[in-house]
Parts: sequence; C-alpha cells; structure tokens
Amino acid sequence: MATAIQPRRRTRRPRAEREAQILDSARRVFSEKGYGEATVADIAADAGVVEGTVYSYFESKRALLIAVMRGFFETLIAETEAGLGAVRGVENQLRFVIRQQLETFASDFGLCRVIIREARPDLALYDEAILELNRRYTGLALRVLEEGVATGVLRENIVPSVIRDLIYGGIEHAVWRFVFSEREIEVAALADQLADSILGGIVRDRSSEVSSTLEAAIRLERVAERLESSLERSMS
Amino acid sequence: MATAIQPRRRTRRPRAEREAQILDSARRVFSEKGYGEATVADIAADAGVVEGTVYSYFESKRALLIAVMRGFFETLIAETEAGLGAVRGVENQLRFVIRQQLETFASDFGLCRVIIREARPDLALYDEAILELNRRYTGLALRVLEEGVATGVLRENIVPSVIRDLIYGGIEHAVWRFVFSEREIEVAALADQLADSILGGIVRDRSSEVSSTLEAAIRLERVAERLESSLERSMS
DNA sequence: GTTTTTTATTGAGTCTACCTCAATAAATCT
DNA sequence: AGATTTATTGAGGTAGACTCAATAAAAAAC
Repeated sequence: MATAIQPRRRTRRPRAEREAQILDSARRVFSEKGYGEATVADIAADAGVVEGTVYSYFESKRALLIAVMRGFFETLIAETEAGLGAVRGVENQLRFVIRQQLETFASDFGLCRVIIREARPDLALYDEAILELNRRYTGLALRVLEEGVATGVLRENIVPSVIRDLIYGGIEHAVWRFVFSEREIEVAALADQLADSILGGIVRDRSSEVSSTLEAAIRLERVAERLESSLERSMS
Repeated sequence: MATAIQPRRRTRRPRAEREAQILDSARRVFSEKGYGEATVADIAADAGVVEGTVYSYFESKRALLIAVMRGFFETLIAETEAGLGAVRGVENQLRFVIRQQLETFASDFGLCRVIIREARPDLALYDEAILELNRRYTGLALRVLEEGVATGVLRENIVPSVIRDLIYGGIEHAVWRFVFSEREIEVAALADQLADSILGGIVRDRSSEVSSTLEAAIRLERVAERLESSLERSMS
C-alpha cells in the first residue's frame, strides 16, 4: 500500500531542548488532568514522542512532577522576592504577599491544585526535593512577620510561623470555596478581606477604648471649667 | 499430600456484619498507607476475605473511601454539635471549634491526611457524597461566626465564610508543620495561638495609644490642680 | 564523500493493581 | 434430607507505569 499511515519520523534533538519540551508538556497535561488522571502516554503524545523517550529523560512520572514543581516554585519565589523589595512597611508587605499568592492561584489554578494535592501530604516527595523550595517561599512571609514583631508594628506575643500558616492555609481554603462555587476568584476583594481579618482580628474593638478617649476629653473640659472658675474667683 | 495448605474456610456472614468488617479494615489500611499506596488486596487480606468479596459490597476502591469518609464526618459532626451546645459565648465557641479540630487531627492523623488529600481537590468526589457532610461540618463554625456578628461581639464588616476558611486552613497548615518537624502536636498551645491571632489580630493594639490619651488627660488634671493652688496661693 | 561510532529514540513486552464474572458452597427454607 | 438462595471465591481482563534490546539519526573519523 502506498498510502500507509506515515510512521512518525524520527528526529534527534539536543538533550536540553527535548527535555524542556517534555517538561512543558508535562506541566500542561498535569495542569489539565491532574496527576492521577494524566498518563505518561498523554505527556509523550503531547510532546510528540513515544512513552519510552520520556523515561530516558525522567526517572519516573513522579520525578517529572517534581521537575514541574521546581520550575513553578522558582519563578514564584523570584517574583515574590522582587515584589517585596518594592513595598515598604510590614502591613503592606503582608498585603502584597497575600495578593500575590491569590493571583498565582487564580492564574495557574490547575497546577496549584496538583501541587497542593500531591506535594503537601506526601512526606517522601517533600524530603526529596520540594521541601526546601516551599520553605524558601513561605520563608519570605515569615521574615516579614518577624521584622514586624522586631519593629513593634506587630504584637510581640504572636508566633510568626503560626501566622504564616494562617495566611497560606486561609488563602488555600478560600480559593477552593470559589472553585466549588464555580465563580471567578475575585482576587482584590478576597485579598482585602483576608488581610483585614488577619491584621485586625475579628472581635469588635474594645468600645471602652473609644469611650476612654471621650472620657479624656470630658475630663479636659472639667479642667478648663475649674481653671475658669479659679480665675473668676481670683478676679473678684 | 495430606498436609496441604489449608484453604481459607468459607464462612458466610450477615451482610451488615461483613460490610462493617470490610469498612473497618479499609479505614485502618487507608489510614496507615494512604489511599494511593493501599491496595484493595491489602484491605481484603486485613478483613480476612478475598478481593472479589470487597467488590460485592463496594462498587470501587473510591466508593470504599467515600464510605470511610462518611463515617468519619458523621461522628465528628455529632461530637462538635454536642460540644458547642455546652459552651456559652461566641469567643469560647470558636475556641472550642479550633481545639476540637486540632484534637481530631492529632488523634486520627492518618485518616485526616487521606481525606484532605483525596477529598478536597477532587471535584467529582465532592459532588458525589462528601460535599454535603463537609458543608454541614464547617457550617457549625459558620453559624457561630454569624451569630457573633449579629450580636455585635464580632466586627460587622467581617465575612464569616472567609474567617471559616482562615480557621480551618490555618489549622491544616499548622498541623502539617508539626508533622514535618516530626514532633507531637501540642494541641493546647497551638489552639490558643491560633485562636488568639484570629480573634485579636496581629497588629499591635491601639489601646496603648488610647490609654496614653487618657494618661495625658490625667496629667493635665494635675496641671490644673497645680495651677489652682498656685492661683490660690497668689491670692492669699 | 564514505565509513564508523555514538546515542537518542523506539515500541514491544513486563508487572502491578483495579475490577469482572461464572462457578462454588455455606446457610436457610421447605 | 433435599431444594433454594446468595455470599464467597479465584481465575482472568484491562490499563497504565516502567524496562530494554534493537534501530536509525547525527556526529566523528577517515
């Protein structure tokens, strides 16, 4: 038969180029289907190679995921570091971190979901490669918090690592809420709500504070009155 | 051979009993190995039956997980509801919810990890069965928050659902931190740290400013007194 | 330009784990 | 005791991760 299906033409590419190509396909496929649903055959097909080729570049499906994660974290860290350098004040820096994280979630949700699902609960995977990157990333927020305590902007009795967990955990859950409700994530509004709550707390301000200011004013009025009457008496 | 390996003796059991037995084994195996690592053969072996038997009680491995989750949530909801009924005041109720959740994590960590990993990121699974239970559970905290806003104990501009995410997300991340550091979870201390931060926020109280306002007024009163006596002395 | 060497690429094949189903035998009913 | 029901079995089927000897494209040597 002259019209037999053309077998895929073999082409050899420089190692680095093909590796990048496979990595790119992996990122796309994982992001779309999730780790469990994605097959190595899918990734190979997307990259235009055959399954075996993938395994000559990456030891396993898991290793492929780790490589994808590494790329994700590296750009995220670089962007966050750059952004933090351009913001002054602890409060604003925390607001920046929160917003940055929300934007990352919103713009690359598929991959974020995979990373959260696969990386966090898997101790083995953490030990291997991602733990250090994640530490470096969330360490950025941690340092801001520690500076806040040192400079007295933040309470001295807070535990920075707990606050960091509150920030990232809160963001994660809030984002999921949006995903389930099938609405677009309203980054700006959500970022403010989270930041306001974390910074200011949720219990109503001690109204006594307000009235004590008022009380101070009232006392000053009495002072004035007493001075007036003193003066009047001395005049008479 | 007379001493051939005894084949497993077949025993028929009431449907409900065997189902409970398999479910119990599933819970144990999932909890120990995680969903991905656990095999249906493992579960069957633990229950003392053969793989096929499992499938005559549960449609799939996934269905087995869902059943395990359902059991987990049902007791958790019942316990939390009971506990909340015995605590007065919004602040204390929130503290109770936080502590209860931490205790559940600490005492049944293996299963919690599986549920978080498998249930949350899997939309299909949520739709099927667990969404409603999770909603009911976290709804308990939500109602406390709403009551807090209604009665004026909490700020009126907070968004209860966001605070709920902050609470549960924060707990989750904080617990993971402990797991990675391979230390026992210090439930009491962590619960207080989380609750204090969420309730009171992290920025330093302006109450110091307020009290200094009051202090200033009191000093002014003393100034007035001195002026009075000065005047009186000058009169005499 | 031809031959040799190197190695990227291939695809057939292995293995493990989920799941199916016809056969079997334990309990129950008549 | 025999008939009936159905829980239980274990031998496959299938999908997808992973391996490896063969192949051919590029590079090197001549």
